[in-house]
Amino acid sequence: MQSLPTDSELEVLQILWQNGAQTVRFVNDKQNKQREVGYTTTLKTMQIMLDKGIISREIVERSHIYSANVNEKSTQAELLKDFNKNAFRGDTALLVMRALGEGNATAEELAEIKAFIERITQS
Amino acid sequence: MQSLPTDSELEVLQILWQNGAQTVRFVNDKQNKQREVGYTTTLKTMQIMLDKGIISREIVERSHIYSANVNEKSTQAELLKDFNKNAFRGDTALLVMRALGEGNATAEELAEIKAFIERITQS
DNA sequence: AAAATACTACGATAAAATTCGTAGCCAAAA
DNA sequence: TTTTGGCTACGAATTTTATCGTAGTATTTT
Repeated sequence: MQSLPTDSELEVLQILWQNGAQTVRFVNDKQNKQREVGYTTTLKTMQIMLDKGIISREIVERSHIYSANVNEKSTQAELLKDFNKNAFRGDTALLVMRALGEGNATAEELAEIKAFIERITQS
Repeated sequence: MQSLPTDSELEVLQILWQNGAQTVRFVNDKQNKQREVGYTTTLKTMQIMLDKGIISREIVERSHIYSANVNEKSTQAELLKDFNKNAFRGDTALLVMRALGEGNATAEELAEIKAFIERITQS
């Protein structure tokens, strides 16, 4: 059974999803563009993820390269399902309207989503 | 500064939002319809929430009645913003499409959301 | 070969969240 | 008035998450 990633783990996953397999150093550097994080902090998090099987690693030219074992789309879908249950009692339509309301989305985004709805209601 | 409720706290808030001001006993009973939770567990959570100012209480006929100090809509909006940042790198349109895709929404919900988008793009 | 450099491993600590046991209080029942 | 039932207060233990210090190992440089 695969449990959901924690926030720190998700931060690492985002970086791996965006940049492909990378070293701890690379991930840590990326994180430090947003906030200060010690190298060993990132390392430890990634070792825990390795333990859990969320990521795997391979040694290339004496350096450890880590890659995500979980897919971005399905992970997001699971996180979303969980969040929807906790915060919106499972009411997807309410969640979506909250997400789009109060100027949270640009006109382009709204148009994109409308097109998306039209597309999936066709079939 | 009001911080976001934890998962346990959110569970309590949901019950108060749905049912109005209630006793610890009431909240605990509701929780036990979903999963087993000790009475003192619920009590402790609610006392912490009281400390934090998330809820407040009033003594009526010798029993303690707790009510939510935070509004459902704005709390959901804050939770959503945070979640969107962590799980979707702030990409609201992506979040919404994930929420609606893969048969997560019924035809009625999709229609409702489409109408909602049309409504807010008017003004 | 010694020193410097650049990693990873491991263990410890800290902080936050979750859970519950025990004790105490008060009012109603016996 | 003693007992019982139902509730709250308080403190503690546990678990989970997050963070980092120190030590070890290997490679490159001198």
